[in-house]
Amino acid sequence: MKRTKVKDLLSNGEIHKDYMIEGWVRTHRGNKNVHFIALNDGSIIHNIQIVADANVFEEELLKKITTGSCIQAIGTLVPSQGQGQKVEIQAKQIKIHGTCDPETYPLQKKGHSLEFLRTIAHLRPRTNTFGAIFRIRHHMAFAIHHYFNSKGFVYLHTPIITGSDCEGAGQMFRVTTLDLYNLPKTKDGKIDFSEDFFGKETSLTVSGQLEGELGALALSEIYTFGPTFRAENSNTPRHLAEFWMIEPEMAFYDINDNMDLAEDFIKFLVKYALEHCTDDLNFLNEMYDKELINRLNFVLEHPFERLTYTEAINILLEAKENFEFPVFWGCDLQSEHERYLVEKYFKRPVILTDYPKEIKAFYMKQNDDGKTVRAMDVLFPKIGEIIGGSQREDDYDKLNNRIKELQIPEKDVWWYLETRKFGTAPHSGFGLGFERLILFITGMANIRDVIPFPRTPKNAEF
RNA sequence: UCCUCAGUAGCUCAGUUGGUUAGAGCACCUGACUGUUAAUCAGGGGGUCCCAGGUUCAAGUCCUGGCUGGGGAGCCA
Repeated sequence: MKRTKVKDLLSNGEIHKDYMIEGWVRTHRGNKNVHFIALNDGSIIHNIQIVADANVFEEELLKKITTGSCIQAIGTLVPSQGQGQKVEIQAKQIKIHGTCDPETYPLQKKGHSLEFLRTIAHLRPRTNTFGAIFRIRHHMAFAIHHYFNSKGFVYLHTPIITGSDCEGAGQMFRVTTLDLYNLPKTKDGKIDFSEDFFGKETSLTVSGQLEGELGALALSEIYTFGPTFRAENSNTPRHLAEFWMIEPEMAFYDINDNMDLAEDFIKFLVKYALEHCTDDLNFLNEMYDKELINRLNFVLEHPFERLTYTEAINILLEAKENFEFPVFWGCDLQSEHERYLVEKYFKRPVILTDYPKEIKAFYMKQNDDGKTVRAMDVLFPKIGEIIGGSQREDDYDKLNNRIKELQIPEKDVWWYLETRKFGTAPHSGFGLGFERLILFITGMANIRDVIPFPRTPKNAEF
């Protein structure tokens, strides 16, 4: 007999028909006559209840069915006599795939703290919470590909190992095969990277954007979706050393097209989650954040507020609020400032544009005022900056001058500059932190709880 | 990296001005119960009080250093 997933059984199962199910035992209780086993196979948040007649099954077998054990059951789907569920499986055969010592198994029927579950990341997918989160994460990844594919974007694979450090997005992890205990040295005593695997210094990528632009300037619209790495010593609930990023890059898009895409994209994902992850979202809404679903609907129903950096500074200057960091034109906005705009002033997602060029990256398109660039940051309640992007500088001379001003070595960016020499085009793009999106969608508070195996300073377990 | 709080049973925590044999709830085990829903009831086992020093007649408790975790900030996505 073929296995039926619990999800399919609960949605399409026929009463009085026999099914075979397999999964992990959540709870098992019973008396002299009858035993109840709640089984979960991860296909859906709900369990199926297996009813085992104590006169049919050996006591030795029933004893081995403990929380966490893995079993296969064959039985008849019947209407439940109890209150908690509509249907249940009346067992005819039970086979134990794997026992689970209840004395040492760390997961118990009762709830655990998220902090404790982080220390057992190898087992936490078996909880309702992490089952829900990782199913939602999957659906969001799938929806991202679906969205861009339906718009004719090409999924471009940008390199994980990179030889350039010009994005300046943060400290990078080195990639090397050199013997760290016996490093080859040049005559002047420096490390001789010509002997390294690639013949030069290499690192893990902090962003696929620059390569993404190369793709856009040939394929028109591309997106990347892959892991990125930052060796920053950031100890916060919003940062990971290894995280996933989505970076669309579009030729012939100006900053307004870019904003339209960003807003439409996020709303598509929120809508997709509400439609495809209903059970899991209801669970998270009930257990962790009673405002979650309301907040998701709110984002869906309201346009994002769009304003310039300069307008935002004026609002902040007039705000009757004691900010820890002073506000002035040219300052980089602090979390407290962003939070004031999003959560207190506008009370909705905000897109800020036209930042001072000094606080933004070299590749952003310069405005005619000579002071600002066509940057756009999408700010969300609770999680802050969810998207950062810009129209890119497409003028060879302006880009080249900016690169020289910032003393970026030409050897790192010559190929990037060449696209502005050979058939340059107006183009734009943005980056979305995947885990920050999942934070928003799930209502979780700590980014370590929305990725299966978080990588953070001093922690690479599992 | 900075500020701040915490670390005691498998988990969540209590532990008084430093003082005898360190407690509770849950979990687990045993038993009872004719359909349970985080079942209920009775009983039982379970401790490197984060680590290393120090003060003291005496340290879970006080002091110093370290490690780990939470929250906030910075950097950022």
